[in-house]
Amino acid sequence: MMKKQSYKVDILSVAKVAGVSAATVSRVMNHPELVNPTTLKKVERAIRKTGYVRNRAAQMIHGRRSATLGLVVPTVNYSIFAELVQSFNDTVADLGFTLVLATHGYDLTAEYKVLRKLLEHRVDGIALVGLDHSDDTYRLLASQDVPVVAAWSYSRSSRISCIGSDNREAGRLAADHLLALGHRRIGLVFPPTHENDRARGRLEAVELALHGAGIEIPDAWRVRSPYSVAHAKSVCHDLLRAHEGITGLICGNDIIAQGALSSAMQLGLRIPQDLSIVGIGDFAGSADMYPALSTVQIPAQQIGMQAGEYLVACIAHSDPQEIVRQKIKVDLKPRATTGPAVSG
Amino acid sequence: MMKKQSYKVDILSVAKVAGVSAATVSRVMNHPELVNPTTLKKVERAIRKTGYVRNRAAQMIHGRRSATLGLVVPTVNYSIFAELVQSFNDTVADLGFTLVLATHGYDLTAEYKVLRKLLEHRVDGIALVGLDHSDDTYRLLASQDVPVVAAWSYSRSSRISCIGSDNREAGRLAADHLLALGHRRIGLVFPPTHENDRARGRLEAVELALHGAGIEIPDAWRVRSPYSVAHAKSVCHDLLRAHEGITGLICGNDIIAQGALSSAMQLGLRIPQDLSIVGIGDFAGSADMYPALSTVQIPAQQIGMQAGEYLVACIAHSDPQEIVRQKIKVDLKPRATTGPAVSG
DNA sequence: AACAGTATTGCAAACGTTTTCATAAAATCA
DNA sequence: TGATTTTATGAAAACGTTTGCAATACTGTT
Repeated sequence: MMKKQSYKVDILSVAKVAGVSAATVSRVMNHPELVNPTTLKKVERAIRKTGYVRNRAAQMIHGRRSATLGLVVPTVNYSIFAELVQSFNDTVADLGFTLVLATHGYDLTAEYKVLRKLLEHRVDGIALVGLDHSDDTYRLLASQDVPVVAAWSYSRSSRISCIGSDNREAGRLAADHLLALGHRRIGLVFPPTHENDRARGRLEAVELALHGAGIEIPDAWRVRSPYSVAHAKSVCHDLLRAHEGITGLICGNDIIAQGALSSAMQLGLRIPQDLSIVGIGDFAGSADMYPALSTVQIPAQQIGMQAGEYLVACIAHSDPQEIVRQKIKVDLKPRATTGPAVSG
Repeated sequence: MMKKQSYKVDILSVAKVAGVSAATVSRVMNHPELVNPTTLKKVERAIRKTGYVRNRAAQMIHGRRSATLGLVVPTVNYSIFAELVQSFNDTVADLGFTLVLATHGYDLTAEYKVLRKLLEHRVDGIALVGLDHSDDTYRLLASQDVPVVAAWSYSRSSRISCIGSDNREAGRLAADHLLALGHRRIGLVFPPTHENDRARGRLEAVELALHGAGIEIPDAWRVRSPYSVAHAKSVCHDLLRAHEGITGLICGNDIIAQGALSSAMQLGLRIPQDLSIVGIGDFAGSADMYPALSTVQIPAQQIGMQAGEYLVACIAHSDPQEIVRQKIKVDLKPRATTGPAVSG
């Protein structure tokens, strides 16, 4: 019954078909309680007949909300931010919002550009990952009065609202875990910390904890790897081959840990007897790997949900934007990849 | 230099600051070659000073494109569609489009609803996953004249354009691989195939191949698992415990295979000596697991890229929408989780 | 100096909605 | 029955852009 040739079906064509005015059609869609049941039926039939789909752009131009929310993540590769994206999306979709997604590949200049695009589309709110952003970005956000939240990271002095975990605490937990198990010869596998407050916070805290325990790590035991299983596997392979004394590995996140684990097993190391590995993140699947990955949980799902709820609440109240800072608890999940150090 | 209190900075306020008309400001943004260099500078300064961000909704209402593309995937959990989303996004972002993402959790009724939302936002093109969609969905797509592509699946008789792989072929490759290695006692771990043409095609082809080899599989060896590592691990655990004769497992995708692998190792089975496992998908990370997962590659990255390019091309040409069907080659990746069957 | 041609700009209409206001019809009440 | 309230509807203005057309200001030519 739907028109095949619906070149341009707007509210007016529907009105014509239904024999009413455009205003009435609009009311049917937005305030159905105001229109006579008989007319309502008539109009609804016309809507179905014409295949009318309402034009958000046109209604947005009237000062209405766009009903979209922007989410900017570094990447959607692997499952690093998968749970965050999914739970954020589920949360806001239930509340009537559509997700506009952008990625920047850990490049804050790129982030600024995609942010601008989101603002051009007049998203009703914005969620970013972390607290490292360019000055341009912060300025832009300050100049627009759109609700913003930094997900994933927590800092009590953030310039914008944040809902996330304390990455330093996460790093400390990971380090303390290995220390408590008696490890003293520990390798560090982290991504570049430039423009990445999550990685930086974790690494700094790890170094601090190790230092506090009187441990000095040779530079050769600190290696870089981007968040890629293959890359991490390769650098860990080299590291473990060259420095057999290492009994523990602290990884920047679970993806790196996964690569580390893979390389270790390939080298014939027994986990955790010969080598302990701890990750950070507790991504989907980490608990069900074999051996199950010891890691520090960052409750991505909860963060995504709360970030979504926060933005929607801001929008609903048109609040005078008070900065909110919410710390989501991190939690050590000791599993099968860590065990007592055997004295070397 | 940016206004803090930018209540409503529209093209007119910029015009006022620059001392020109709104038309000129518009031209600066859209056809800078038409405006006098001096004026251009003046206007650009005013834009910066006011912190103006152009309103896509308002320009869209003029028949211009929204510069957004809709992507509907079942889920963003795990890395199932991660590569697809990422490469689609990268491709279209480079071409000036912003991604509007929606998920439906493998529920085609939900899919229809999110699709409507995307159309309300007047996305310039739409990419869906697979070819199973509700009649409502197909009708809606036919009634709007927006470019559409079904990514991931290929069928020579699809109702809409498709760019993807032949899932039957993928299933056949997986089955033939185990058969060639001499396996005859094979377990099948697949998700529900209702409303999921990818899973259905794979499973049907697997059953056909096994049947063709004269193998009858007891019903107890066919188990269901959603695409979740934890769930797959649990059902595989039960399956492998109850039926020790099984020498090979064909999994609906790599996520299930990951769970299967984990459960098998936990049970102390040697891979591949005691049990061979083959997945489908070759997700990011599958090659770098330990042991490396044997699987059938579905080139997600290529699919995402080509789907993006196809949509953008449609939009650019405003073509009379000829249906395009592109088959992306699947490829068996025999790795470490499969080996010759030992006669039981 | 008059003219034609070109470059630059502004005016105003248009896009598809929502919403205020006014009006007409119906229902209620005395 | 007439007055009053309630309900249902339409006309038109408004939103922030883009763009066709007209107007003006230059340029160069004779």
